[in-house]
Amino acid sequence: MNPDVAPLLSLPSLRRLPPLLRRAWYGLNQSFRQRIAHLEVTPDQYSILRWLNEGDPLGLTQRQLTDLMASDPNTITSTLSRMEAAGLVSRHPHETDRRAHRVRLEPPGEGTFKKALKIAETLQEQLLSAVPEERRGQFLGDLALLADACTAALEKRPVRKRP
Amino acid sequence: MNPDVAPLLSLPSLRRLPPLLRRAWYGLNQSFRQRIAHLEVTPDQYSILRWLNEGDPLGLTQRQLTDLMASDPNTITSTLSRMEAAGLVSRHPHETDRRAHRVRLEPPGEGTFKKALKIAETLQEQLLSAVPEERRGQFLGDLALLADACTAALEKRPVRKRP
DNA sequence: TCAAAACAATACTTATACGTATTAAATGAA
DNA sequence: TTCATTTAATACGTATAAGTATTGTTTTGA
Repeated sequence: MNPDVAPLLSLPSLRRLPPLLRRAWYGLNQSFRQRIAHLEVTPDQYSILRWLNEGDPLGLTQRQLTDLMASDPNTITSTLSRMEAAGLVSRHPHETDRRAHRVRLEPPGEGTFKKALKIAETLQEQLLSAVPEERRGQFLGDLALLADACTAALEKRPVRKRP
Repeated sequence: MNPDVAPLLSLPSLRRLPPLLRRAWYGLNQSFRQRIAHLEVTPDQYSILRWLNEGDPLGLTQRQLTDLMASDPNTITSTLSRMEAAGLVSRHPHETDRRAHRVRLEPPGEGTFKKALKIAETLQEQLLSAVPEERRGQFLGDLALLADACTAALEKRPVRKRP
């Protein structure tokens, strides 16, 4: 830690939820980005690969990916466009819903995913070891409770009236 | 939760650190954004206002803000430019280091901060109540341990010794 | 049955994240 | 002192976050 900011961090802010969550998430994300940079994917793209790998072999719709990623349809659309251009995934018409697309993992995406997965598992283990082993399960459980509360605090998608 | 994704969430991914942290942070950030939108500031801008309010009355340098925010010098520069244009903060030459700028809170920034602070406190209390009260302190402590580990996992920028 | 409402995806816009490179100033070692 | 190395801030480029608006499609409800 930079000694110039250490004195400021001894304030009660050390116990405040938002700075802690921010620091944990940004640190995790950035560490992972540095470790997978040579695979030419970003952390967000890896997350998409992971959900696709675990989900329906027929492929997930962009709406499902949006919800799984706790993200936004716009972001998913543009990220998928880059991933499609890179040959990691492909988009196909949905069998029953002509509004929707099915996104499928392509072989290069699967290869990249498998390499990144090992890196992700190693990093997660390393980071989680900071929490004493006997409290790790409880900690993840409480984090899940918090994540649910954070999701619930979001306003629902706004509704438009058509003229 | 979208019923289309609920089955996918019953996989072990529910216990995985990165999706949990992502969901918690994005949900918190987005909930806060919705609640302070009428104040015309973003969550990141509020964080800067908070650090400035708690820090040296002479003002913090952009480097200090960068470290406190666990962010990046480029991001801080452009965010501060917008905040300066909006009259929330001002930049002044540093007394001893002519490379550095001191960023100071301006009265409009202080006014906005005070209004947003109440909203932030209410939201934080609401979200934290999802964790049983007897475990809340332990949870925040473990989250701090994790945040430290995430910071430590970053490739380090060499740190200058104390002046 | 049919018009209103809801939904999936996307375009456009602004803000943030972060890598690389640059400039000016401060620092440290010879 | 000299000069290579760091450092603070910034410019520039790409990726992601999220709001608004639009188009086409599906579902709902009177």
